[in-house]
Amino acid sequence: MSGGVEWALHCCVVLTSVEEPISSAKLAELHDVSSSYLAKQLQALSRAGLVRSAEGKAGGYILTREPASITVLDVVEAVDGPGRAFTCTEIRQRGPLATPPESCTAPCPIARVMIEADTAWREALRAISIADLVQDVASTSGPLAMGRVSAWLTTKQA
Amino acid sequence: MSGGVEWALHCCVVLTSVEEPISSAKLAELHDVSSSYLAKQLQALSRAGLVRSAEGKAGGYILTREPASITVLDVVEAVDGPGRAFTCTEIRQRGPLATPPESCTAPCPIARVMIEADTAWREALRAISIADLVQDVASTSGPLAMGRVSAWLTTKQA
DNA sequence: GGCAAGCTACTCGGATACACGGTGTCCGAGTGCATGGGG
DNA sequence: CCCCATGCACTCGGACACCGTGTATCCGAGTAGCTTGCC
Repeated sequence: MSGGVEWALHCCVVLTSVEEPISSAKLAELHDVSSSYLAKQLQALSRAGLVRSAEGKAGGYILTREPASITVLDVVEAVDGPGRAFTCTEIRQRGPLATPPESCTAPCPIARVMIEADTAWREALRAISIADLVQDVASTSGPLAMGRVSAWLTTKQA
Repeated sequence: MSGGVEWALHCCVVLTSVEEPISSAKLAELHDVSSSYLAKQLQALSRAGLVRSAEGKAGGYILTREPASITVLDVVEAVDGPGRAFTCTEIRQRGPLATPPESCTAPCPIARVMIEADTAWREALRAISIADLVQDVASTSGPLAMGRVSAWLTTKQA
């Protein structure tokens, strides 16, 4: 899976601590990653409607929804695309013993297992929201960690 | 994920119907796929110990274990490698507000969610065995489907 | 007829090109804010 | 003092190269089985 997903998730978490737009440059400096490439991930989030972009001098990105209503799956699908990891090529319909198409109304057992596993994976990601991540961060890194991030984002004038 | 996984799984299913070695060329013709590339996947299965290769004139591949003791996850890991889909790059330890390494004993919440989802995915694949797939095929394509495959593999002298 | 040596043909296995998607970067179009002048 | 036109600096957005992994292929090493000659 794409590595930019991790960046996008971290950005969503820190964006919960502020209410004003934050530019991609600031987010990149905070995470020490490529500003240009991070911009691409943020664009993907913008296209998916998870964040709203504000242009102009004091522009940047803001979360459009409540953190509790944004799931990790939303971010993953926005960045990596909604496509499934496994795609059935219908091997059973090929070769000398091909199964006739009229008998292939249901997906083949192999595809069924893969779809089932993919669904389990997605459900695990859907069960966690950005708000849950923020709470975990507070529990792990101390309650004031998010406050420090917020202060840095709002004061630092890069 | 690699597309060769689908081929490998189909091969494992059809290999349950015979007890003599089947060459990669026959398996490729049966599925109408590239013989050379399929050979690579079978080599991966051989390295993982799921199948045993027999060289010589009447050589080929045989399953080493009972179909019920081979899980779909075994095949997936053999072909795609045991690596996880998501790799945490420890972003929290970078940038101006980096978390000190001594505070990073536990994985960060984001990585935790990803690992959890990955585990759920793996458990779903581990729950299904090749024998289960064979039974599903019998239920779907009729009880004699596997017999026809077995007959084709043993009679056809390509 | 039985047996052994040699040969053949077929197999696996790894080493070798090609292609596509992810990775990383850059520059142009657009917009809100700050400034300076006028009323 | 208030308002408006102007300029500017900063922003996003998409278009452009680079690299690694997956995809596809080929040829060489090795072996089991068949053939043939001999005892």
